[in-house]
Amino acid sequence: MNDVAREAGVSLKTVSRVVNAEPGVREETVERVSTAIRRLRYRRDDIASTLRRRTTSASIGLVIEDLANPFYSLVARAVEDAASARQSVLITGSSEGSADLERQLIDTLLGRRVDGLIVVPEPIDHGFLTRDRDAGTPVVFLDRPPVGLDADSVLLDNRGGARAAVSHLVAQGHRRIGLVGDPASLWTTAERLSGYREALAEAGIPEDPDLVRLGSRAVGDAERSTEELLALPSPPTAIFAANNRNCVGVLRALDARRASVALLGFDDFELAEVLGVSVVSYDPAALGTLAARRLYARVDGLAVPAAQQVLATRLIVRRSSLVAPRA
Amino acid sequence: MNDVAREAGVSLKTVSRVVNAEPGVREETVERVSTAIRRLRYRRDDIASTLRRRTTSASIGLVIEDLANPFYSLVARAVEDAASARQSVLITGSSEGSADLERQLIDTLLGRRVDGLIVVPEPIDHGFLTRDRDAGTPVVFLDRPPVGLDADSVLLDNRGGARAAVSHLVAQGHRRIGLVGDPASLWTTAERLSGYREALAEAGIPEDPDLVRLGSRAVGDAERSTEELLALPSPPTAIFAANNRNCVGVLRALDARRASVALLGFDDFELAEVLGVSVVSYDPAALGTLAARRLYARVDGLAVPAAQQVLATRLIVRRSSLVAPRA
DNA sequence: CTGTTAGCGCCTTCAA
DNA sequence: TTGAAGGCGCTAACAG
Repeated sequence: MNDVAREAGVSLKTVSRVVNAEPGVREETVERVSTAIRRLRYRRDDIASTLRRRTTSASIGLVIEDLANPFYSLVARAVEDAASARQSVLITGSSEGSADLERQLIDTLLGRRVDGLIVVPEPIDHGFLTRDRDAGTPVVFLDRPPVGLDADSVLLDNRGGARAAVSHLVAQGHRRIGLVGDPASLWTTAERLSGYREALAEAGIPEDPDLVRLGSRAVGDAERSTEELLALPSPPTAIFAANNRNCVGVLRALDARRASVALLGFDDFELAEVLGVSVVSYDPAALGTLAARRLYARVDGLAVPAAQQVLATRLIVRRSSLVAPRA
Repeated sequence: MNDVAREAGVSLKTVSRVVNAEPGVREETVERVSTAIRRLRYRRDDIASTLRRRTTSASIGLVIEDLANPFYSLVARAVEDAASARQSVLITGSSEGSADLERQLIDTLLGRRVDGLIVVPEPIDHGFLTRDRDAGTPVVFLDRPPVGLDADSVLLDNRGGARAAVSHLVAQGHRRIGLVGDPASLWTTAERLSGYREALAEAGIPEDPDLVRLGSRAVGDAERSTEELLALPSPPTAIFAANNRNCVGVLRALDARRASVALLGFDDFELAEVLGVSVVSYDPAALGTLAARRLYARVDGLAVPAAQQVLATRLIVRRSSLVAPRA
């Protein structure tokens, strides 16, 4: 910037004004400075700029479980777009479902002065964020509500979606409906389990604990759980996969066994239509977009109380859930 | 940091030493400072740190086409892991296949002083990076080689993979083999087209231009191209989909028409096994890992000439390519 | 082993 | 409309 000032024969401050498009610089001077900037191929140092300003770093942070999971990459892309629209960048971090890693990531991001944070929280107390939040770094929780912190969140109607799904299976005549899902410690899993139970209760079907297989941490786990279900003395005639990872696992297991079992998954996915898999659908990108919108509203000073936004889901019936219960 | 220094009764510099785990501080002093840090919940300001150091910002940039595309999200996750292992963060940007956006993203990242850049380049001259590269910001190109810049790249054996794929289809008796792919301006597409042609030439099959449908920019485009192929007076009996997006499009079209056409896709995908889709396979994460490894080697001062690393592919034959040619 | 001084590149504040 | 001085929070370079 010094070089530019010298080249244009003006002061440092004038260059700064031009670079930031501040008003109050004569047209002719702007020209001269712009020319110098172009000639010298000058580019503002955002690090120095951020240090001085204290207000914005033109970056936001996103902490998710795994960027390679299509659900999260869709969310990340939506958040990236929102950031980009504000001339700002997105820093992502995958927590791998580890609370420690998550804290560490958040700490790193805060140390980089991100303007705000979108977090898919692990089931721990997030009170440690209070101070930074109060100091002006907004936090919006995505997919799961925060614990120990009063903050905005953008969630799905997990319970309603699961309930609709299982009710649909019941309507097809199924009475032994399996559930394959993540650890019950996750809020989403717990909610979807509740929906499953509500649907069963409504139909007067007693719950069989053998049919509920939670605890998946990877696709392979869901595959194994499904095999266990199929090996049961009286196996389920339908399976509800509580999310996209579990659905893939169930699909693999059913395919490998050529098992004729009805299937319904939570989370739509690209090839679900081709595969004919019925799903509880919603738009993952919308979650990201809503979270980012809320975050930026806070960045801009919105001071209303923290709120939950709940996104509705939609049951999409395809072939897989129309498999009739076997005698 | 000032507060910590006061609290611990030492100088600023000593706190800095402790924070950065520099040697040459008495154990007892470290203790005292650490305690003060914890009590005050102090966290180093990475922005200020980066400004002063000039050497590292503990961040790298990744410019890809679309973070929501599973191929890229797998790459991004691998790069993120590599960054994380170096206590550093990843800033991603999606160029959407726009050269302008790509330049803008690169500029933004450079302005943030990233330690290095991994770029999936649009087909334009990247000479504009020369200066920054020479000034010490390494750049590694991924998936496509650079033009106008002598820099490292990590690529796939696109031609060999495509050739093996098409040869396999030929071996099944197919002589009318369609190709559905991205715009020919992309290096990967051009290479895969070359492989397709080599395989045909080798089999003495003249190329029918009607069967080559390039130019897809989205899944829907590939779907339409496939429909056009199927509507041809003498349609192909097999289709080679030149990447994952195109493969999804072809799958959709074939499914909708219940067309019995052999299919083979470049890029493996999660449900390919369940769907029985034959593919040219490789590990997208390996691309990211190799690129990141090379980038960090450069960050660490590696001064050998720029090189290309080419990853091999592997043909995985499943059901879809074993469909016999129709009379 | 510890501290002092200077300055990274920019923007805020204030003055001209 | 422009400029000069000061300082953001930290670390390099040099003392002690």
